[in-house]
Amino acid sequence: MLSDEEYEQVNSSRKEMIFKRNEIIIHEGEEINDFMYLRKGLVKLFKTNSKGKDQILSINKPGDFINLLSIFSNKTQQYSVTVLEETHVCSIGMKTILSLVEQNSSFALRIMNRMSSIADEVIQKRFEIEQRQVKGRVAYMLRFLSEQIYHRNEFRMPITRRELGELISMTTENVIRTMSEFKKDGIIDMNAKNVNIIDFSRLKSICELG
Amino acid sequence: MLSDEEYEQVNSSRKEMIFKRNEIIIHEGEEINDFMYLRKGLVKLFKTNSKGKDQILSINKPGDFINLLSIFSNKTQQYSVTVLEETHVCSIGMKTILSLVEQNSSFALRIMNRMSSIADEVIQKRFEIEQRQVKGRVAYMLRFLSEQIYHRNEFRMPITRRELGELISMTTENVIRTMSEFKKDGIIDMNAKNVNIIDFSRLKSICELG
DNA sequence: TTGTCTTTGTGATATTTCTCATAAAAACAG
DNA sequence: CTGTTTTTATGAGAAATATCACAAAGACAA
Repeated sequence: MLSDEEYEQVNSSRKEMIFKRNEIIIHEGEEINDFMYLRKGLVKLFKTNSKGKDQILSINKPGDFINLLSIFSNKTQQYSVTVLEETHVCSIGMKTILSLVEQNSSFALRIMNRMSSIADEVIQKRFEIEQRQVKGRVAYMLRFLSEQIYHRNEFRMPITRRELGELISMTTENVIRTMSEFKKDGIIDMNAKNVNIIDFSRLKSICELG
Repeated sequence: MLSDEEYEQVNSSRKEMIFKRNEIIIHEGEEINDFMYLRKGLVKLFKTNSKGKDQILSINKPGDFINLLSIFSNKTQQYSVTVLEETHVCSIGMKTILSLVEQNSSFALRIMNRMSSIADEVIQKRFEIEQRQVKGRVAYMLRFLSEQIYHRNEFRMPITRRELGELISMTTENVIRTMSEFKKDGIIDMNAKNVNIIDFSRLKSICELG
């Protein structure tokens, strides 16, 4: 989509950074200077509310633009981003992005397209979560991790139970209890962070029904 | 932002339509052919979920772009839009918008800017609602109607209690009970659709605390 | 106007979710 | 390795919310 010259322009302003688990990539409120793109790893986007509780907006994976939704309207970041699994971030200066938008209209359209689908997806996910109760929400997130992130039935939970609660607007205890129940019912097997989905079809039906 | 010629281009493809209460402007799933902009009136954006229940995303007022978030990624509308109060909609063909984006980069940037702030605002509002319980949610919405829509303490509710429930993810009965309680406590006065916020500071503190 | 359907309203009860307390296991820092 | 903090875990009771049932008021169409 970019000409050789444009590509060179991007390449020269591109910085690659590596972050370890728990490191903070973006602080909510910080000035936005770069367009950031996840090359490898896993991060969470969250906001701390007025009562000091975190609310997690999303878990993001390679290929995701981690600040695209705020970047064109706000001078400051709207969400904090921290690392769940070692992450490589690619960042491109805002000036470069802006000048590409000016020069190359199909680039501009492509950006709009991505903004549009990210927004739709985030809103859709919030709706999906809101219409369920705890069991359905936990099942939904386990499916998400299994199907969208790890592409297998067995994986290591990248987030704590508390964080899972922050993601689905539930208390930590409730999340723990629900997962224990899934284990007791033979739907999943788990010890500590390791989860193995044994009965996927039952998990799916819990996710769909409630 | 537009040249005379561009302005002419927009003007010639612009259609203005008037809708009465309860009429449907957009059907979820419909093909997107136009960029739509609210000139006058009030509408609701919603989705019907797999269980047949509606979830309302937002109430929109003059000046709002009612399908901006989906328009650049989806061939089909992601939300339905119906009329709450007689509404004038201005619609501009997608082809015109696309050619303007190609011709005029500051127009493109302006569109991105709006998309970005709409997305941030929608997500922020969902978070605000999710972190509260019923009383806080109802108080939040009453404040929203009073402060953002009608700009006065007394107004006629544009939505039913059921719809208010669909907006804040609560049952109809719970919404009704909460409003009755606000009335009993002297925070609001109301009969049927008419609401008058008597004790705004108490409403505000309920909204902020919970 | 009359009859029908929707909305508002209230009570009783069931269910879900939260809170608080407490303990063991795991992760982490020095 | 050791002490400290965080996370996982479970129980009991409280609080919030949903469900069901039903009635009155209001909106609406014939």
